[in-house]
Amino acid sequence: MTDMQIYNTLTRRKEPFTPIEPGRVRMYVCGMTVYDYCHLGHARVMVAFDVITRYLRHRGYDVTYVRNVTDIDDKILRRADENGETIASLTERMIEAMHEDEARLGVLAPDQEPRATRHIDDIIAMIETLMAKGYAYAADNGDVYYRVRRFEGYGKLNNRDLDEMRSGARIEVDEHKEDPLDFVLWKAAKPGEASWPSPWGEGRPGWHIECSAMSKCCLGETFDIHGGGPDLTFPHHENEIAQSEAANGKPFVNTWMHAGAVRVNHEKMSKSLGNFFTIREVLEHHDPEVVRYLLVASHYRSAINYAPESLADARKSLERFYNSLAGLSLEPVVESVDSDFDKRFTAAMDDDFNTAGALSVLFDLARELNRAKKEAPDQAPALAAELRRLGGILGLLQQDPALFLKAGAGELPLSEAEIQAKIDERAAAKKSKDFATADGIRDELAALGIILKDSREGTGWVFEKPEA
RNA sequence: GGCUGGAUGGCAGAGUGGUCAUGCAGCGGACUGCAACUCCGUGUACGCCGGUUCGAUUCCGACUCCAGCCUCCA
Repeated sequence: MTDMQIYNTLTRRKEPFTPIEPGRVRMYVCGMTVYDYCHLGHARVMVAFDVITRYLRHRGYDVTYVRNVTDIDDKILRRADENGETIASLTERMIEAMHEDEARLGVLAPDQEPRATRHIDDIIAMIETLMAKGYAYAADNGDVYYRVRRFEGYGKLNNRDLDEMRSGARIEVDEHKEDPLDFVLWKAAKPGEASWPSPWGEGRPGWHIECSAMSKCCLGETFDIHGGGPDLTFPHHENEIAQSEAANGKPFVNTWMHAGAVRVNHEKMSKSLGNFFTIREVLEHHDPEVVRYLLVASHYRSAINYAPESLADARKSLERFYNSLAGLSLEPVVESVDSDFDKRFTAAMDDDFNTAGALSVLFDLARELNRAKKEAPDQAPALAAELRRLGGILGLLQQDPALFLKAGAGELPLSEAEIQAKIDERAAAKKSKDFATADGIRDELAALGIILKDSREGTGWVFEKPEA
C-alpha cells in the first residue's frame, strides 16, 4: 500500500500524509457565514471535504471533522436589520437551510459545528494572551488589533512580503491602527448592536480570531488539516496562523488544503459579483446526485466553470453507471471481486484525492459489468456490488437505479399510470406489427421528455425534462 | 505592480519523459421491427518559442493568454 500524498498550500507541493497521532486525523474547515443561502461555491467546499473525510475514514483513519459556523458578523447584523428579524432568527434559519442543502448533496455532517457566539470566552481568552505577549493592542476607539509586524512568519502561507503589500493601493488606512495591515480581533459595539462584555468594553469578535479560538478548543493547538475555500488563503488563513502560532507558541497546522473556485463565464461565482446560483435553486431542476457528481468529477483543487449544460453532462455520466447497475440486486455481495479495480481506485485517491482518476476506474468497472451481464451473468452481482461500494466512498451510486433513471429531472408531465397505459397501448400495437402506431406513441411521449427503452424484460422509461 | 494557479482532441476532464485516461458527442459494425440501453472498433489532443534528451504534451527558460488573491467573500 502506497502512502497518501496531499498537496499542501503552505509548501506548495504534494507531501506524504502523516498525521500527528497515528490513525487519527484532526481536520478543521472554515464554514459559512450564515446570512444567506449557500451557493454552488459553498457546495464545492462542502463536497470536497466530505469526499476527503469519507476517503480518510475508508483508509482507516479516525477523523474528527470540525467545520465552524460564523453566526456573528457585520453582514449578519445588516441583513437581520434589513429583514426586520433578530440575529438569532436569521442565523437559525440559514443554518437549518444549510443543513438541508448539504444533506441533499449527500454531505455527511461534520463531527462538530462550533458557533462563534458560543465561544466568546475562548475568543476573549486568546485575545488576552495575544495582548500579554505583545501581539495585540487596544486602540482608543475600543477596537483591539493584531500587530502584524510583530509576527515574524506573517505572509508565509501566501508567500507575501509585508512591505510589498503595504505599497498595494487597496489597503485602507485607519488612524486607529499602528499599521494599515493590522486586523481587528475585537470590534467595539456601536449603540444598539449585539455585543458581549469584554475587558475592552462591549463588542464582538473579529472574523479571524474565531477560527483560531474554535479550532484550538475543538482540536488542540496543533492539528493535521485545515481547509477552506480558495479565497480564504489571504487574509483569513494567514491571520489565523499569526494568531494561533503567536498565542500558542506552537505550529498551528501541518497541511493546508484549499478547494478550487466555482466560476460562471470564467469569473468567480460570488455574492459580491451577484453571479451565484444557490444550491436550492439548482436542486429545483436537478437530482442532487447530479450536482454532487459534477463537483466530484474534477479534481478538488481545480476551478470549475459552471454552466447549466455541465449538469446535463454529469447526468449522462451517472446514467451510464446506473444503466449498468440496473436490474441487479441492491444487496451487498459477500464474495469479493478478484480484480484490480480497488487497487487502481485507491492509487488514484491516494494521490491527493484524484476523484477524476478514481471515476475513470469506475467507468472501466461499469463496462466490465455490462459485459458480464451479457456474457457471464453469474459474475455480474459481485461486479455491481464492487461498483456500488467504490462509488459509495465518493458518496455516489447509492440510489435505486430504476428510480434514478426514471425520475431525475423533476415533475412528470403524466402520472406513472398514464405512462404505463401508453406503454401497454404501444405494446399491443407492436404485437400486431402496427409499428406506425407504436412509434407514434413513442414520439408522443418523447416530446414530453419520457424516453422509452425496450428490453427483454419489457419496456422501461426515463424522464429527461426538455430544456425550457 | 506583487503573489498563486492554469492553458490537453468538438465539449468536459485526468495523467505521463518513449504502447490505453475516462465520460459526452461523432463515425463504422453487432444487437434491435426501428430506436434507446449495451458491446466491439474508430481520433497523428497536449498555448507559443527556444533548451536539455536518442526521444518532451510531460523537465528547464522566455513569451502570450486566462483566472484567483492582495477589500467582505467558500
